[in-house]
Amino acid sequence: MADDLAPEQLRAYFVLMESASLLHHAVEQQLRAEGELSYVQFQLLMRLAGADGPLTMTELADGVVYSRSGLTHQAGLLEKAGLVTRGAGPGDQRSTVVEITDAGRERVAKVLPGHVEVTRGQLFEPLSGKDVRVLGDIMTRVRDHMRAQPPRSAAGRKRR
Amino acid sequence: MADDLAPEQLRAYFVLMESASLLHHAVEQQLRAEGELSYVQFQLLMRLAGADGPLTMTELADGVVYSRSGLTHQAGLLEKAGLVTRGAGPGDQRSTVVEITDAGRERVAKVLPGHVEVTRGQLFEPLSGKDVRVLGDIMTRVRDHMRAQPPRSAAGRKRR
DNA sequence: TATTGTTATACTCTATAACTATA
DNA sequence: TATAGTTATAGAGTATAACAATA
Repeated sequence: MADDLAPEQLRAYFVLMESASLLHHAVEQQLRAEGELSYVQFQLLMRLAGADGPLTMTELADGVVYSRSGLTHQAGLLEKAGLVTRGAGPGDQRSTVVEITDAGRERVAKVLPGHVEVTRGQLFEPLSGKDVRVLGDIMTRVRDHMRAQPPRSAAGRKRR
Repeated sequence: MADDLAPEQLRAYFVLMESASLLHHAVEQQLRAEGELSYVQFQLLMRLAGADGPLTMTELADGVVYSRSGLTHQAGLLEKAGLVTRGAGPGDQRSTVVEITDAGRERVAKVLPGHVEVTRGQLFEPLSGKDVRVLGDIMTRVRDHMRAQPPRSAAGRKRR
């Protein structure tokens, strides 16, 4: 239970953060330039496009956005752009269901080739097939672990 | 040269972005709560703390920030908080050199234990030593590749 | 009472363009 | 002319708290 990280850990942490930042930046630029979308908006559209039917706001938020109001805001922007619709849910009357429109699917289709090109050129080019599998495996474990963790606010960790 | 990614690639890409986002969020919360720092500010302080002496704005910006004005702004905030100083460079008279103060080092020291705790709890707990080495190796290659890439603006990639 | 979602609001971050000063 | 950095400013993203409506 040393109080600091091993050098390999520190190195892995920083390089992960840095490369993720670079990738995020590259991807944001492409989405903005070719489709006037942020990555968050792209994620929301991808989720809706992949879902069988409409999703509730809560289902949609999961893992993409960290506050309710943030999602309300983004969904409002997507709705104003005609890419999604919002309506009353069939079951629980409190819920709002969000559905992707044809224009939304078209926007995804418009943006996707360039997106694939960027991710391939930036992320995958220096990686072998094995690297990709290993990376996917490792990050899947990390993600599942993080999501299983208690919300982990700063409380309870304070020492002074 | 298929126009889409292999399923493993798509999966690796999305899970990388998602886990990086979760990690970034957790880390921002810790830094903000315990040290009133953003991750960018933390990175800048860490660089300055690790450097032998002062760094120029340009050296400091590298890989952390994507616009000159962004760095000017962040450096201004750090200076106002007393964590760094800015002065005229010794050689090139156009340059500004930035140096960390004692208060800046104290702030880093104050924040670091909690930071280590968060990264260990969120990122490293589900990973073996080998995983960490492999992850560091893969992401290092990705980072080096991205940094070697031409700035890669949206121009030249447009199809329609 | 707890949960779903929205609203109002304020704050931070980032980026673009115009500008100064030095090389 | 090109480079280092700042300023002004505008836009986007995000979060908190108060709120309404339903469970």
